[in-house]
Amino acid sequence: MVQLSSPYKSISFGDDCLLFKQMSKCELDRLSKSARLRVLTKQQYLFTQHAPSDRLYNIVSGVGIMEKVSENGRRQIFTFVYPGDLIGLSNTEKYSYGVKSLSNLTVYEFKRQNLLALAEELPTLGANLREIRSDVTTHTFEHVYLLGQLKAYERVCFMLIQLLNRLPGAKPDKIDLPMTRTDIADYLGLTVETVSRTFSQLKRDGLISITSNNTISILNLESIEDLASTA
Amino acid sequence: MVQLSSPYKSISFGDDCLLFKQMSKCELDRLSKSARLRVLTKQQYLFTQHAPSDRLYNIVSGVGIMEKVSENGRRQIFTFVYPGDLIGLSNTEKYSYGVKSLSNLTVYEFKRQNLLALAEELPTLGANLREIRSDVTTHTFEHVYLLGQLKAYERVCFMLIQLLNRLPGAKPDKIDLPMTRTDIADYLGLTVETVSRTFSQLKRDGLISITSNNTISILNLESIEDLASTA
DNA sequence: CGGTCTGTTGAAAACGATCAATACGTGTGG
DNA sequence: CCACACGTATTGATCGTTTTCAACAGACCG
Repeated sequence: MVQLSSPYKSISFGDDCLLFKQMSKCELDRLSKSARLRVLTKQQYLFTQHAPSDRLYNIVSGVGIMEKVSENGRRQIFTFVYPGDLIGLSNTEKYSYGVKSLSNLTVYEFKRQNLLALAEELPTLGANLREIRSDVTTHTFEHVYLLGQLKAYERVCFMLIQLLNRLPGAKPDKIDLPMTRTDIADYLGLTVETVSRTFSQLKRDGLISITSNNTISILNLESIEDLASTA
Repeated sequence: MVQLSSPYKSISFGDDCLLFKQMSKCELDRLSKSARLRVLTKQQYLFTQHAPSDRLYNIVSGVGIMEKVSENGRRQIFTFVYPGDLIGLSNTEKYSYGVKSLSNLTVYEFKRQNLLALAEELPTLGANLREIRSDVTTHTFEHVYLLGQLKAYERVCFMLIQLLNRLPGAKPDKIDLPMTRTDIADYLGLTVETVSRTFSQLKRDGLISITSNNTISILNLESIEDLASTA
């Protein structure tokens, strides 16, 4: 663990944060100088759709969603954002999506130009950025495959596996969902009702159990994985 | 126009090619030294899914598809690739998709490490690469929205507008489709039958006309745009 | 001329969406 | 502490869109 000092507060990062991976104390120090810590409570926008996009955010803790809402009210969630994720790499004029917190959310905020300039100087940072971009692309392609090819129940299973891999603290026997059924639906391109029914069906089939509304356990991981498979 | 010499052949690029935009003759010369020209005929793979991914391709001419085929035979087309597009930026070990030509296809092939190294030295190239990545992300998010939120007929209209914007030579009164109905279906997350029926319906409604199987004219651009709108 | 590939059309089935009612959970104020 | 209200989740019934299955038409090629 390395201590990172920011103008606002001190925070520690492990090597699990892709942005800071393998960076020396000295490099981290330079990085932290151009960072600013922002703290959000539930259901606040980090930034909204169409806002000028000159910032870049690194999630420190908490969970959020990246969403697009169209004029006619349809909403698509592009991704859930978790600690370590980097937001705002696209260098467009305006964000084509908004990012909202689902829980308390802590992020490092950078001016994009600053971070990109720094990436030119610090090779490790540059490499990490490429790595992250690559991961985002891979993840988005998986999402495209899910939306284009999978049935409702396959999508739900896929999401469970994804939560297992990405949601901090999630284990097969206890997944605490930070998102609502509507969020899940808008991520999977389904309706709330279909998501709810699918959960009920998986419960009836003995593959999962739902203790509280927001707590799911996977009883038969192998079956869920099979249903979720995109290989 | 600038003449680019390669070990194999000489080709000219305009500023419309994002990768070469705004680069000096000298820079272009260095670039071309690490490029190799590859020429494919119809229905050939530039590379297949799971092939080791150490190359990067810049489309010179022709059209192709980037596709993923799963073990159970479902196919999703991630994108159609057009002149100027860059393929293989993700730095994964293996390609998670294959790229196949639909027409004759000419590409510049780079070793990824070479091009990335060069991008460190040539700031314009680095900026162009970031620009391209950004465009790809934007485009992929649009695709996610399409698959998650749009009805079949909206998807088809969206694709027509996209062809208009991206397919070289496409004009509202004459779009020559290089892809089959099945390709369109697999891109839009629909079946061939649904795509065919949707075309027929748009024809009946007087919005398009189909002269030959592969030639479509848009008769009422405004309506098509309205139906395709994702704003 | 027959064969294959691609596209279209029809009928039926299935899946997911929509509409509507009900249950559950949490927090507030009486 | 209970009653109530509000937001969220579940369930049921019905509807509509898209898929599936099947037949056929047209283009291209040997």
